Amino acid sequence: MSVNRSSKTKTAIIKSAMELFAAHGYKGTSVRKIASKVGIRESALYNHFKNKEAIFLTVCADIFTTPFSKKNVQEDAKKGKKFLANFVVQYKLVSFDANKERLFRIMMIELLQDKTLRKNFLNEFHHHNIALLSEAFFVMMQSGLIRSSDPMFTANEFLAPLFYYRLQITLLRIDAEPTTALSTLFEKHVDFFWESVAL
Amino acid sequence: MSVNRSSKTKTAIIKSAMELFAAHGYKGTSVRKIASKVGIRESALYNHFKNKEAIFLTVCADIFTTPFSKKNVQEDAKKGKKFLANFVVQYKLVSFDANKERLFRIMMIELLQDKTLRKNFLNEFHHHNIALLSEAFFVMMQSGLIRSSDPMFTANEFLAPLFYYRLQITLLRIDAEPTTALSTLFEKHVDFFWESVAL
DNA sequence: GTCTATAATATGATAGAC
DNA sequence: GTCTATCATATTATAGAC
Repeated sequence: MSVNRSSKTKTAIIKSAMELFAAHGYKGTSVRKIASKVGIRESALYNHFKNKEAIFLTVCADIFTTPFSKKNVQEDAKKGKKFLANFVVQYKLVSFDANKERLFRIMMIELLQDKTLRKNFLNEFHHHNIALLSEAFFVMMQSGLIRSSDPMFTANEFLAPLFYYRLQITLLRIDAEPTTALSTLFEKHVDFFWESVAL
Repeated sequence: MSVNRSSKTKTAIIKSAMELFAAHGYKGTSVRKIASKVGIRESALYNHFKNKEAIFLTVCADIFTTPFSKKNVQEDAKKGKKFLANFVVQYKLVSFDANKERLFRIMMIELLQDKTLRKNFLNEFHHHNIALLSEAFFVMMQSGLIRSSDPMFTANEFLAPLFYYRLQITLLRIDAEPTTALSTLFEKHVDFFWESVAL
């Protein structure tokens, strides 16, 4: 129902555009090339989108959608290491999801060129996760699960390696190189981190 | 001596080009804009560089120059935490160096679009540091300074936050926002990390 | 070494027939 | 909704005068 005949082309445009933006960035992707990849003429493309930027914004719509919700953090955090392991499982799934990976690539390319994207990255991507993890670590400290320290700093130290590993996975996958060695780093990170903070 | 009248313009071109590439990437920077920023015409620019790519490559020449040498690692690593603190001081200096920052921005923009840059990043930027740190951690384990584990994994866990903090500093500085809060993370990272690995 | 002039091509976007 | 045709502009790059 949501994809009728009229929006079929629109969906195809979004798909092709996303691949091109992920590979060559916004400036490196021309409307011509998008249309060509879809199999239509540029002019036909303008029946579905006002302009190039509108295509880009539609492609990027879900770029900061996150599986990490603050719901039940107060309760879940009491599980300690289990909570962290679960967080990392989600993070890993996102890292290896083909669609999320394309959006991640676009984000990384445009992050340093687009102020709005940069603001959203810091808010939705970084601060959101830091706030969630800070709250969790605070609970763990109060519950005597981990040694007391600055919860926000602890959150940073926990999150940073995940991002770095994700970036490396992304880089390797662009060139279709194996990522098996990196795959295990996520679980090892939880073990290593827990050993260093647990009481 | 190294900057005579003839290479003065060339130096100005490199400087202007670096700023533009750092702000708008390779595709977002036109030869016109570089020339305009220098104060000459595009055609004059071609007296100093064969083409746009040659300008870019010259700008990027020192992009992977690193202050971290493997020299004396075997000896220095025996200092334990002091070695790590010193490594981080160097890393922090690089992170806040204006010129290095511009090159870092260019690197991050092009990393996902340029295969050669990607390869060099993984080799010169990542593997180089991981190899150096792995060697150091191996020595520390042998010397009984830290608990035994996989030295390469330990190196990853130590390096990853530094990169993440550097990226954030870079993002904030683009918008001229304060980085004082981030500045202290480097030292706190050393303390936190050492506490978690020390015997 | 810089300028003006110019060329060839690519790009974002629109008008109007079908 | 797609096509052909067209446009204005931007782009990389070269030729030749000074």
